[in-house]
Amino acid sequence: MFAESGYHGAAIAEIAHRSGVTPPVVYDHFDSKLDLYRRLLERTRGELLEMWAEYLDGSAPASERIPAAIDAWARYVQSHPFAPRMYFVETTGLPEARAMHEEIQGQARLALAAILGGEAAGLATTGGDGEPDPSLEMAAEVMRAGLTGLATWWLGRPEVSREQIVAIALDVVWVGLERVSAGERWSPGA
Amino acid sequence: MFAESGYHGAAIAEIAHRSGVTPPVVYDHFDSKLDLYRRLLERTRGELLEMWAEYLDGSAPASERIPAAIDAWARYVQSHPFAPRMYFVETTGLPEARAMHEEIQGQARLALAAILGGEAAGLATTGGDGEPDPSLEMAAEVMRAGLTGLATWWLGRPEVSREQIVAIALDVVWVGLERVSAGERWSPGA
DNA sequence: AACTAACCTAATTACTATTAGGTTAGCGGA
DNA sequence: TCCGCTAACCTAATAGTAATTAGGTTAGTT
Repeated sequence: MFAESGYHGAAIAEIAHRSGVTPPVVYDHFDSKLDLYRRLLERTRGELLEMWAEYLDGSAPASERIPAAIDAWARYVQSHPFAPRMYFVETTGLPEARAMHEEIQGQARLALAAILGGEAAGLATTGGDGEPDPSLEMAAEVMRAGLTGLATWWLGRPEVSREQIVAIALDVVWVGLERVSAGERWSPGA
Repeated sequence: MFAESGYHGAAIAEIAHRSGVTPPVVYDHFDSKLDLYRRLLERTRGELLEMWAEYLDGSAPASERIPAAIDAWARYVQSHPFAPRMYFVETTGLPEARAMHEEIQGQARLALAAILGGEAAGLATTGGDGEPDPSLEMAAEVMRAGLTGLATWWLGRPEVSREQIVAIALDVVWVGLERVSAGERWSPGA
């Protein structure tokens, strides 16, 4: 319901109704609407991290690990169609909810930047453990937002196969990698 | 304020206050909050269309027109920092507001798909005037969402120059073109 | 028999869009 | 000069919505 209608649009009364109970029961289980929202986000985050853990630091070469990770992501989206909207997109609820989303999006961006930086043979990384190179971060953000948009678009076109989605998504990642590898030309100070 | 706080988060009382008036004055000028919202969206749409008209159907080659259009887009974002959030992103307000955004995003996606299809020497287009090829549409959606994400990210990093943003954005467009036609790249430095 | 989990109906509270009704100031015409 | 007319503004309701809580019932469990 949060994915369908946004934070404000999802009313406790209707959440309770669709669960077959009344509002006070919701409050027997959650401190507040925001608490419910936070727990849903955290559950999703946990599932995604658990799912990706095996792909992201395995010993297989990137040419196998990355397609496997993308495919796992597409499977997750397929089996959790609310996730792209609620987990990846929403940024307009309460200030607290927005802060959670900005944190999540930032984590995703940094993870992608680390992957790009690591896979790109060490090019264009500055600090090592701190802030990534801005151009890496920009490339990562384009990837993140692009993949999120693709997943959201997919919701409205369920007839599109997962293979097609994965193919496009992989192109985004490959070209991103290629771009970073070739990319000193737009590094700051160059 | 809609960009800052979302549709629900922007209260008429505060909108009026920041304008130096009281709520009834807002209703002297707009039928409702939704009407105000719609007019803001339509103004932005008009400005963008007017701005792009000269680039999109000119006679210059794509290698000049597309960078010029992207640069114009970046200038618009720079001078209207609220635009990426309110115009391109928000999807969680009232159902009517969501419908407006979905329409706008759909128009942008179709426009990008048409550009990709047209510039890609006619490859992969099916109908001509109706629905584009799904793979074209997917590539367009990745571009649209990626550019939107990049613009939104830029809001938090105003120290990044427009040139850097344009360079990345151009590569994104190149990704789409590459994907569709494997055409020759015209990114800077090539 | 005490305890707890799960559930209910019926307030309560707070917020916020919207409107009612009225005041003031400028302005064109009789 | 005086008279409507209108634009822009105000204070003070109104009204609907929605989160949250008060207080209590029932059924199972130790």
